[in-house]
Amino acid sequence: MDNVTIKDIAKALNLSTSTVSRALRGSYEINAETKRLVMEYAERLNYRPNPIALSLKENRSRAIGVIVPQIANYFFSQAINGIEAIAYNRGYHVIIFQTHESYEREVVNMQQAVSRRVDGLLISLSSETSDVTHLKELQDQGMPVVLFDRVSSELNATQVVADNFKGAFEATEHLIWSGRRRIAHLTIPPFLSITQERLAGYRAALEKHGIPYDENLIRYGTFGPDEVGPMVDELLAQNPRPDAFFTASDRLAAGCLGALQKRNLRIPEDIALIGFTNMTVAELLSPPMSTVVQPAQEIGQVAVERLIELIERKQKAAPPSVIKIPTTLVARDSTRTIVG
Amino acid sequence: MDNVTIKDIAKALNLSTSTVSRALRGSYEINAETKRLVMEYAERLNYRPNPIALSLKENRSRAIGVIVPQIANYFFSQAINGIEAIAYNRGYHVIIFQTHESYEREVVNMQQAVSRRVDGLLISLSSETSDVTHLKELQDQGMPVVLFDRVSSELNATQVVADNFKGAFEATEHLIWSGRRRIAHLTIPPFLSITQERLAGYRAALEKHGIPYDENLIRYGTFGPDEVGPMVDELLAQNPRPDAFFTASDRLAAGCLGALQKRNLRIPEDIALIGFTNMTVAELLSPPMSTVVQPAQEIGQVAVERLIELIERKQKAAPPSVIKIPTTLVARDSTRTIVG
DNA sequence: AGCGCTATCGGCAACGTTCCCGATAACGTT
DNA sequence: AACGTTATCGGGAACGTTGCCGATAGCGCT
Repeated sequence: MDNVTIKDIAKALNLSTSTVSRALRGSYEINAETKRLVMEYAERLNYRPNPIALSLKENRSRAIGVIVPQIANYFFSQAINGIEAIAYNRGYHVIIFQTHESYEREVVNMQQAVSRRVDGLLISLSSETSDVTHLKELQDQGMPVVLFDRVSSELNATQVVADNFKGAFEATEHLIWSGRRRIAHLTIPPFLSITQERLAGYRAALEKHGIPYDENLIRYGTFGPDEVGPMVDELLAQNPRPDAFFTASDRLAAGCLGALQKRNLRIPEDIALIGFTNMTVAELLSPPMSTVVQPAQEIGQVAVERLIELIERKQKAAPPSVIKIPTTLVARDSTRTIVG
Repeated sequence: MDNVTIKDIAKALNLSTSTVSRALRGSYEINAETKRLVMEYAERLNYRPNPIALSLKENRSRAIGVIVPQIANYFFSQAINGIEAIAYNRGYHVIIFQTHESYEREVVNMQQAVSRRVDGLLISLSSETSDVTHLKELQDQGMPVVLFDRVSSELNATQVVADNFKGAFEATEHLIWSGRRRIAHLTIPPFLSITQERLAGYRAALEKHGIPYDENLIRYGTFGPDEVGPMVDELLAQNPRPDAFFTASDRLAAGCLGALQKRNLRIPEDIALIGFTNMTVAELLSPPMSTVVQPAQEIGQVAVERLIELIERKQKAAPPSVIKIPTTLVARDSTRTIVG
């Protein structure tokens, strides 16, 4: 193995470990000649300081934990991409945890991250998580925490999210402008802050255009398997039938498209469809799907930057705040205006 | 912070650290009553053993490094999903590294992982990597290594891949059966083993059906930005024009579809299209795209299982081997037979 | 009484590193 | 000549944990 330690160098050069240590970090109180000797020998043996020993001594690990519901998800994989890139440049490593949308798993992951002594934690809440006391306790213990995307307003922590209100407002208004009036909203569990914000944006757009808000047009998903079909059926059974679907996630958008196709409904003629999503292939879908694009990578980057700031100047860092990253509406064929 | 140590418990209970340590792991040589006392006190203070101290002592970190070109990629995000799930159950954590298809970055990442003292390494080669001596040295140092997907035949290590030959063979034969004879192949850099295997499968299918192999129909991508368009143009400029495209990756498949649509070519009437891909939305594309599905998650799972086996019974583990996971061909509209 | 045994516990070293405190010798200063 | 300074280095503790080697007391046996 690659087990060159400072002791090996000290023994070989007939020096003390202290001297070797100081020589390696270029201390002024070491003779230049000695330094050279140590440096060269270390170089030759390919010496690498043991970060585990360092961690034990300095009580920090130079690792940050990232807890997400699912890696295999357009949004999260892009966010992690951004996180890893920044963390890498700042000398931090990224340890990944998946909750699989389970509250229990989230708590366990959190504890594991703590006992791993990560320097900070980046979390996107599981859809089951309605109670955030485990995160409050974490904060009370002094662990730097930044939430992203799936955040909670009950927590006094830095949070990085897309501008969900504005995105939803624009999506809804876009549907209204394109002639739709009975707009259904398929969304994710209601206690998530992003759900509430999007719903608020949706309602605000309806209100602005004098369209009454109808609770029956709202459906909350639970990230269960094959749940989209039944939700779509319920909505389609209503009278009058909705003429547009606005969905709140990648999964729902794709699921909806598939479900509508299977039921032989034409998009956008029978029903218009727009979703919050990060699918790079949205343009290639049948039909090309209008989307509200969340800058997933940027959200990840901003979140990890804030976290590192929190880690490195713990006391005198910026106070907790909610950072909103603007979304972009991309209109495609799935929300085309139907004449007649 | 959460800094309860074994010493704190020892001091509070007026015991030695050794006794506390043994009590906590239920050693037989500790009085039942003492054990109870220690256990209860530890529970009450929420004691968690410090894994860093453990790592230092046992010279292992219970962490595995995963080096991939890109996280935000259908295949890799699903593979990591499988990896994390298994690793979690076996008590290992997953540290992620991205090479961004850069050889240099791959080497640096590898060194970082080593100096982090990961217990083992899971690697999928960058497209720039033609030389694998850095991995050979790694193996010589005794580091357990398993390659997946982007592997190299020059390395005597366990490798987990999709059955690329068979998948490519079936895809090509499928195109031939559907009436195509001039089948272009867009693929990834030629020194990657998966490229060679897929090319071999493609050639074997052509040969079986008496179709001559034409080098001009092969195009090698480099993962550069916007490279698909020019490649497609070159292929389309040929006389006679290809009547089918067979692509070797997610990126190429989606890029190809977009490029062909932009050039107003009808799929499958003018050109058939099938790709190796893990896009879950392939069915929803326009047209629904035929694919050779690689079981990405399973590849990740098998790879990490082999790696952990290698880690835990280092000497007496299964010898290096190449494990092929079967692919599945899903025929959709993009390769429909055109009559007339 | 002397012996060995068991049950129960403590001391110490070690993992690799850094840092605080000394130690030593060669100087220059008074 | 006695002292302070400077340059250069070593010793040892500490981070949290485990494991080896003892240490002690109580017990039964000869």
